[in-house]
Amino acid sequence: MPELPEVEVVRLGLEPAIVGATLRDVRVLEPRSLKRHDARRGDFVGMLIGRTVNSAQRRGKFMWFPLDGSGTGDHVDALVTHLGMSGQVLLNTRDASPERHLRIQFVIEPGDGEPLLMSFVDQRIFGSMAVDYLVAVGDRWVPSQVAHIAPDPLEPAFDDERFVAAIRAKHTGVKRAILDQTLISGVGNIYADEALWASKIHGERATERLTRAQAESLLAEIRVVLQKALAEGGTSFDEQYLNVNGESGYFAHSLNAYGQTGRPCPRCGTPIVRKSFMNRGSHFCPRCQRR
DNA sequence: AGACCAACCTGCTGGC
DNA sequence: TGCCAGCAGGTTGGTC
Repeated sequence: MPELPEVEVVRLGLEPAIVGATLRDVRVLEPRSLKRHDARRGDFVGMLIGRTVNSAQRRGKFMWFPLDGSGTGDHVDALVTHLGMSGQVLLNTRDASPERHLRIQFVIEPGDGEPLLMSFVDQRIFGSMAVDYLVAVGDRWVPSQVAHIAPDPLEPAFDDERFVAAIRAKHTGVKRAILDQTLISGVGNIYADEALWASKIHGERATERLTRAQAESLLAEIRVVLQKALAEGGTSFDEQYLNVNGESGYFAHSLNAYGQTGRPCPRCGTPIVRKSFMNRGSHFCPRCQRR
């Protein structure tokens, strides 16, 4: 579910509560939600109890919380979170009843104020949490399991020139390319369809046939749609995406292509088409977006 | 090396 | 009413 804007909404919501807070209790109700955790480095719960959170970071769809105190050896450890398709992180007071798909729950004690419950809720268990160590990549420290992905287009480290050259050097379809997190991170199925619509590019267009101007335009539209969605609190279709307070985002009202099958293209009126491709739905205007 | 797809999960909807 | 196919916002590991 959650793409960059949704993850950023969650990160922004967690930041004031969790930075400076100490993890006082951790309960793992669903061990499969730890699939990203490398148990050879230590027990997930044991590595977290008593640790204090230093900051709230994100790259693409990964979010992590560096911890103070010595990590394993010379490493700085972080609590890493990926929401997968249906993950949420919710903040509640301690008297709240457990959520339907509660997988991991923390009691966090802020520097000042009452302890809170931080709940990792995930229907499909594609998301997960882990304790991982930070490694230096370019100008940032990121968890080792995040080192392979590219910067996202909203961070300063993103290199526009490198992106334009790299996508044009690939031999694949444009939509595939922008969903490739090692080329550009943070874009998922919704915002891929929206950015392609905005830049009038068919998702199956060959990347090697993209002109430099088209690649630049596509990148610009990716940034626009991600920023606009972020400003509107992300995209919610149902209860599967909520912010830390359990509230929906509003960007679903602004979608031009994704999920708009049969509705008129806002630009030319031609009905939006849905086509199954790479095992997921792709939505586009057959008139504005030619192969 | 790079491209591609199956697998990992649960739950809801729509057609018969 | 019941059953089943199809679909859902993502990443990974393996094969070619």
